[in-house]
Amino acid sequence: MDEQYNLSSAVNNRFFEQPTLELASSLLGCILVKETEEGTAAGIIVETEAYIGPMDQAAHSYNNRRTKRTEVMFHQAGLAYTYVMHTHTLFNVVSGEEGNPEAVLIRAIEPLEGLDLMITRRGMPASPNLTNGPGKLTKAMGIKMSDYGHPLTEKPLYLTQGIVPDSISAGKRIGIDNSGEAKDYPWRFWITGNRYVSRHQNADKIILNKGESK
DNA sequence: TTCAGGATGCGC
DNA sequence: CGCATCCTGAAA
Repeated sequence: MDEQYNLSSAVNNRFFEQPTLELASSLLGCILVKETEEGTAAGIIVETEAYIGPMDQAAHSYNNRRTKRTEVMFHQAGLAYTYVMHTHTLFNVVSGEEGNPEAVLIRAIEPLEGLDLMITRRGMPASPNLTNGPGKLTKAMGIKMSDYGHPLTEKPLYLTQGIVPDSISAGKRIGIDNSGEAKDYPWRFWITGNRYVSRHQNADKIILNKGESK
């Protein structure tokens, strides 16, 4: 089977061990890959949000709440944290040191490979609508609850090096209006101007790429 | 803009 | 049990 992506270019555990806010912006431009019997789907991460455990009222792990659902957030960085909200599966990358329940929500990707597969899974023609939201991209990629706890350095669900964004924007997170003052933290990151970003908002801050490679 | 869908966790 | 939720698609 000939594959465009493989583990030799996968990101390593060191990458995941960055502080959560840095990881959330570093993940922009990385390639998310899911291999299944139906084929391989891959896309560039273009939007993320950081959730920082104990002090973050918007996080499931607020106040160190440790349940069957949040358990994996307490484990090592680089594992998959999936959960179901209403009818949708959402996908997060566990971050932070072991014992610190932190994670980065992947909110949007730009399709790179397996577009036909994504179209079939989503039941709609090609458009940004395929993957421009956290519940949409998991359906397009075939990410499910069975991926809970999977190490993202290994098949069938993994991350590889991708592009370095020219510009990253930061702003308030989406959909957490009931989370006290945490709702205003600028912990949402997106590739400036990318058309797969889930929704438009003015950036609190724009970070221009300094030119280092990944 | 509003609203239901219907998994999951948590408080009563 | 009842209620809220890191969402989405359809209806109005």
